[in-house]
Amino acid sequence: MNLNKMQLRLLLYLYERNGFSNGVQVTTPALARFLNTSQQSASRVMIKMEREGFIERRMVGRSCYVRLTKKSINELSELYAELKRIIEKPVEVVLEGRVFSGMGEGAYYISLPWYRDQIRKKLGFDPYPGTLNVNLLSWDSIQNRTLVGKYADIWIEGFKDRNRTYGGARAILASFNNSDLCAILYIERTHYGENVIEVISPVYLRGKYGLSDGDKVKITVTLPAANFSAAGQIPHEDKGQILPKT
Amino acid sequence: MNLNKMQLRLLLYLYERNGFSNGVQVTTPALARFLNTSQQSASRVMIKMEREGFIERRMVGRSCYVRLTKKSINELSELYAELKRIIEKPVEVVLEGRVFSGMGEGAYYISLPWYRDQIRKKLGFDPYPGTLNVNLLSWDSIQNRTLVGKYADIWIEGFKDRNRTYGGARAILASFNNSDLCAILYIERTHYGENVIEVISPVYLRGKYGLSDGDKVKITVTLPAANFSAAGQIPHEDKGQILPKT
DNA sequence: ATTACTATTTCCCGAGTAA
DNA sequence: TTTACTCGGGAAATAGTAA
Repeated sequence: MNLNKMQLRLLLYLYERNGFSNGVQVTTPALARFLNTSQQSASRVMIKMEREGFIERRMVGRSCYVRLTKKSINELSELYAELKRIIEKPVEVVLEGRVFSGMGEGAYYISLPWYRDQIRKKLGFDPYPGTLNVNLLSWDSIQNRTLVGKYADIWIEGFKDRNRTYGGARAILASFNNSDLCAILYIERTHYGENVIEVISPVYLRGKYGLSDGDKVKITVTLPAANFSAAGQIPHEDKGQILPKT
Repeated sequence: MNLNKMQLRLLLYLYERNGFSNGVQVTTPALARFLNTSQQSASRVMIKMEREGFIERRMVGRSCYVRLTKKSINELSELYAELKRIIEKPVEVVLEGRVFSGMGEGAYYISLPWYRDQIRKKLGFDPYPGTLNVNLLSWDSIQNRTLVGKYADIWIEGFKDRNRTYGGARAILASFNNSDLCAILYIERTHYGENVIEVISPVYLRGKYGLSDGDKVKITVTLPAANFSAAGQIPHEDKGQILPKT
């Protein structure tokens, strides 16, 4: 793309008015208003674009009709295709941190049939009975934990028995060290802070990777790009906390 | 959009490398190569974009890591949405010309059950037995006849009886004088030139509009935009003639 | 290697104005 | 009314160079 801002906006102005199939009546003052510039600049831009073969002008009486050429159509299509490719590409989000030991409650909860069955049904794998706790290392990863939290939309329901309440969680599928399937759990009423994620997987990750406390691990989540772009426009900035069930 | 070409390309460079979720390691010489500019300009662009809140830079050792801010994401989403709206908008193509009388063969052909039944089935209306011949007025309209011909993909098959062969045609739905449903026929082996279209309609257009030879009429075709953009890239330019059946 | 300052040049914008 | 020229000021790009 070798067009500057005004040249591009001129082509869009004409394109929007079907300027490739019908001449568009354009005056330099009107174009100048649209481009937020002076009449002189509008005139200059059209002269240049005509010389370079992007538009054709025809004077009919005192009116000027402008058409887009194939060159313009190709230019616009190309720019659009490039933007589309970049913006609609799925987004890889990386969470890096160090393994640490919890109190072992993870294993207890995951092995409860209520949770285990939901995980098998909703996440598609039979979880190893235990969670891997990861202390996020960098500011980037902590930010990304919040971002990913907005897309964790697989609900694991809580339940009650005569003694107590068992909380719910949201989950999202991810990749562990770029090779193993896993899921990140956003647990309701967790006692960990915003710098911690809890990971479950069909395999015993500590065993498979020989992990000890303090070892570095990497969890990668792939988000669909279209939704991600929209996420930039979420008006109310929740800080990644577990959303209340409604 | 208030970014110039370089600023936009910087954002795309970072976006493509997941620069919103992870810092991207950037050096000014590498960026300069990507932007087709000097190292100094690359440096200046980053300084400016950082000051204006589009990017955040962090020095780690001698490496520089760059992240996109929300402001950038919004900017890119906005530009993309605008382009999408303009480029994916359906395209109105106008054909203007003057009515003239043919030899009356149109009425004969359209009233043949073979053709009439196909038109009812494939175009969705029962045609008035006759075609309206339109002599296209302007160079624009003649060009547009060719363009529309590429999208006329409703096949009306020909047939043979013991005496002769009856040719086929391609058709496309259109709007007559911005109000009546009609179709343009691209007739195989027509004896008219490239400046003529033949129009059929469920109503008697000459009667309804009180048309005499020489009166001006307007036929509008709506093309899907996405295909249209691609049409600019058809490598071999056929001149709008009827394609042979394969 | 880098980044980024200063100086010079080049380019672009808009006022004035002619046709 | 138009379009589009010249010209002066200012922004932006590159070259040279320091750190």
